[in-house]
Parts: sequence; C-alpha cells; structure tokens
Amino acid sequence: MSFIDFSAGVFIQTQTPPSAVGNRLLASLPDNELDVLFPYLEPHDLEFESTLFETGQPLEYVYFPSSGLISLLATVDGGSSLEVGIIGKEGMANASAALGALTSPSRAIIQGAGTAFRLKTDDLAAYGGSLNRYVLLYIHYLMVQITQSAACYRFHPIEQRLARWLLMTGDRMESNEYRITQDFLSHMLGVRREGVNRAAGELQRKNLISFSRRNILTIDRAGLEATACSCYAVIRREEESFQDLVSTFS
Amino acid sequence: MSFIDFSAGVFIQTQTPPSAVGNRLLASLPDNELDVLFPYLEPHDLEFESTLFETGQPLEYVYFPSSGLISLLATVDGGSSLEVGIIGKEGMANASAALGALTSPSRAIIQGAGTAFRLKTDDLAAYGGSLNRYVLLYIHYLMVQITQSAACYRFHPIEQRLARWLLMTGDRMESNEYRITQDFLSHMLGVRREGVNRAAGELQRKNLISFSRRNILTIDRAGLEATACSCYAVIRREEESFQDLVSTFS
DNA sequence: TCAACTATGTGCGGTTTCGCACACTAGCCC
DNA sequence: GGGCTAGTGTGCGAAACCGCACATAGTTGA
Repeated sequence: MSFIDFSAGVFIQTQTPPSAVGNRLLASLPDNELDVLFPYLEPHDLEFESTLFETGQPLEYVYFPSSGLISLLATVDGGSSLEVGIIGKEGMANASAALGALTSPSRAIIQGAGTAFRLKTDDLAAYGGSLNRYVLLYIHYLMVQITQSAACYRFHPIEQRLARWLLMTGDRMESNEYRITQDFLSHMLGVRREGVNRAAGELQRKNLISFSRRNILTIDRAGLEATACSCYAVIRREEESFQDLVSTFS
Repeated sequence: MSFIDFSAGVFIQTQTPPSAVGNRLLASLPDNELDVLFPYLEPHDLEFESTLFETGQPLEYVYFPSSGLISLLATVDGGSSLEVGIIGKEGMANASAALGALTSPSRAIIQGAGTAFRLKTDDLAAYGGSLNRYVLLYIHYLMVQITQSAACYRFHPIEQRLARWLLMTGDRMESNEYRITQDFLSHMLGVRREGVNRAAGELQRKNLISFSRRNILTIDRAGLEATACSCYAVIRREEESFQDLVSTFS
C-alpha cells in the first residue's frame, strides 16, 4: 500500500479517514482532530526483520503501527543487543521526538510484519492537540517497560524471560503462533542462540509451548504466565493504567 | 533549611531569587520565568540513604537537586534492586509528572546528601513555560540512561560497571571521595556485597581507587575511564547534547 | 536429486557470579 | 576498656551462562 494509492482511494475521495485506524493512539483522537491530522499521515509498510531506525539517528518520522510489531533494542560494543521495549498498535515508535529530542535513543527493528502510519516529526511538533497528551503518557509507559526490562535482564533466568517475551508478543500480535528463528530471538533476549534453544526446550517439556523450525506455538497461556517472571504483570498493569488515562481524555 | 526560613530570609525580603540556584534546569530559566516560579519552590533536604519516593506511588512533588545525588532504582521480587538512573543538579526526580503520569515508575533514594527545591506536580503542570521544554528534554536523556543501563547490566562484568558508577557519581558529586558502604553499593549495581568487594579490590590492585571502611577514593580518573565500559561515554555524550539543547533554548 | 545453505540440537570445558560460611576489624556505647 | 555491632575480607562448591565444536534436519535451487 503506497501513500498515493491510499490517499487517492480513501482520503481524497471520501474526505474522511477510515473509521477504524488500527493504531489505538490515533483511534483515540476525537474525530475532528483526526480529520486535521490525517493528510499528514503516510502509510508505511513494516517489513519483517528490517530496521526502522538506528540508535543516535536523527528523528525524522514517528511511526504509529496499525498491525505488526516493533522492537526497541539497546546495543553495546557494536554487536550484542537486547530488547528493551515492544511496540504494537497500542503505541508508537520514535516517541522521543515529542520530547524535543533530536536523535533516537534506541534501535528499532520490525519483529512482526505489518503496516503503520508515519508522520514527520516536524508535523507532530506543529500539530499538538490531544495527540501530544497521549504521546507523553505513552512515553511514561515506555519508561516503565524499559526500567522493568533492565531489572529483568539482571535478575531473571532465560526461561522466565522467554516466557515473558512470548506473552508480551502474543498480546500485541493477537496470535499464539510466531514465525521466528531462535537466532533472531536470541538477539531480543540478549543471550546466545543455544540458550534460547535450551530454554524453549524446557518450556516445551512442560507442555507450555511447541516449537519447530522458524516457528513457536503457545499451547498453555496460563501456564506461561505462571512460569514468566513478575515483570510481565508489572508491565501489563502499567499498560492498563495507560489505556485508562488515554480513554479518560478522549 | 525549612520553607518558611528560606522564604522569609531570601525570597520575601529581596523579591528576587538567589542568583545562583544550584539546579541547572532551574538556573537555565530566563530570570522573569524564575521569578514567577520561585514562590512555588520549596527547599527540601535530601537526607543520606532516605527514600524520596517509591515505585507506583502517586506523584506529588518533583525534585530539583541543587546538590547531592538521587538514585533511581528498579526493584523486582520485593528485594533485589538495581540503579537505572542517577540524578544530580543537572536534572530532576519524578519528571514523569510532566508526562501526565500519575505514579512514579521507579524508587528513588538519596545516595548523596544535599538539598533540592521541590514543586507540587500540580504547580508544575499549571506553570508550563520554558521549564516544561527543559523537563521533556531531560526525560529523553533519562531514557537513554535507563536504556544503556539495561544493556550494561546484561553484558558488562561487575568491575566495569563499578568503574562506570564511580565516574558517573564523581561527575555529579564533583568530588573524588565518597562515603558509602559496599552493601549499599551492591544494591545500586544489582550484585551481592561480596561481588562489590572483589571488584573494588581489583580496581585497587590496579591503583585506580583506594578504599576503606565506608569510603572510596578515586585515584586515577583517566585509568577508571579506560576500565569502565563504553556505557559511560554513551551516557556522557547524551548528557552533553542535552545540555546543548537546553542552552540553545535559554 | 543432490549440493549448499539455513536453522536447530547437543556436548563439554571455562568463566562469572551466586550462595553460604566464617573470620576479622573499626568504631560505638555502656 | 570491653563488649557489641556494622562493615569488610575471603574461601569454596554450585549454578547459570558462555564459547566453541560439531552433528543433524529442514529448505532451496541448480
């Protein structure tokens, strides 16, 4: 889907945006505000395993996913990487632009294919409105995610972290099956591929998941929640209060 | 120093705030803005090893340290803790209030005694002005700190993390000697006391520091920088660009 | 269909850190 | 000044994870 197609097919023709914009931040906007913003939103494909932006790169666009999954990665020593945040349709990427920052604090890669609307950071700054309030609330939620991740990586074993990752990904993808290699996953969890293999083997032995080449299937969600560390619940709770605040305002 | 004393002694009498407010965010404000804000600022002692606020606690005040040091801690499983951010006079605590959040994302403790001005979150929200822009920029910088910490705790050994901690603390305290127990430090670095002891012993063996009961002295700052992980440089660089942005606006 | 490549499964020794135990010492208080 | 306590120093086995090596299995394409 390109910007021209979309614009001609939906926006220009009807003069109203599609009633269901997949992204929840955008969908929470009052209709009149969304009308104003809509001409500046540009559809953008999220291609699996591609890089959306790099750490330290100038903030050019912010991205509002309608579907798919974006991972925020911290990298050190030019190699090792670690997922510090997961962004689905409840949020946005490059939110730091709303803080007046000039460069991105982390790397972002597409961890689940989908589509997003993107918006030039200048347009976001110029726009203001209710969106700005949502974006700031979202940044707070993201900080909780990152903070919790820091502690999680320090204190919790791989198996618990994997369980948490599967749950958080499942929540956002609304699916219990993912196509992903263990090698890719190892860069998310900040461990070696072999570590992922052993942890996944352990979860399978407990009949919580089932996995094969490029594929992981969640079998027992409740069991996974019991196995995952408390970080999942903490982040989940914070997300709910974020959603509550957003709906209060809209 | 209490609010009444200070107000009577300095503000009411002279009708101008002291020329040198220690906190750099406040000091960067244009004079006329600081005049407006000043009556709402309340001096507050930062007492060593006391808790400033807890994770999840309602945001009541924001704190602008003039001296001393505040540590932001992530805690899990009701015990293990980990420093994810250090706040000195360059910044503020409970900055999430500026995002519209209702509760604090982390625990804050006083890691170096000093004084701060505090401001009711409602007053901050009502005030706006240039301060708001500084605060948002600071939050971005804090996110970089937390993100980098997450990766650092995952990938770097205790000795490097300790070196980084000594450097970051030294920058903010503007001193090369700290009074702190190894036990206290172990909660900052997310390790056991014994781990701190061994790492410190190693740094001492290399003639970078010298330590004794409740005391650590930095001997060779350049050597420490060489020993510390790259996370120190990353955070340092981000702080500089934060300072640049703030001074651009003021 | 066979080779080449991608991805997974597993063994094993090494390193870091943990967890526990315990000895030692500086400083405080009675 | 003699005990008490907080803080420090150190040894040792266990656990988690790394790093490397290599075998196996699924997938692709000439």
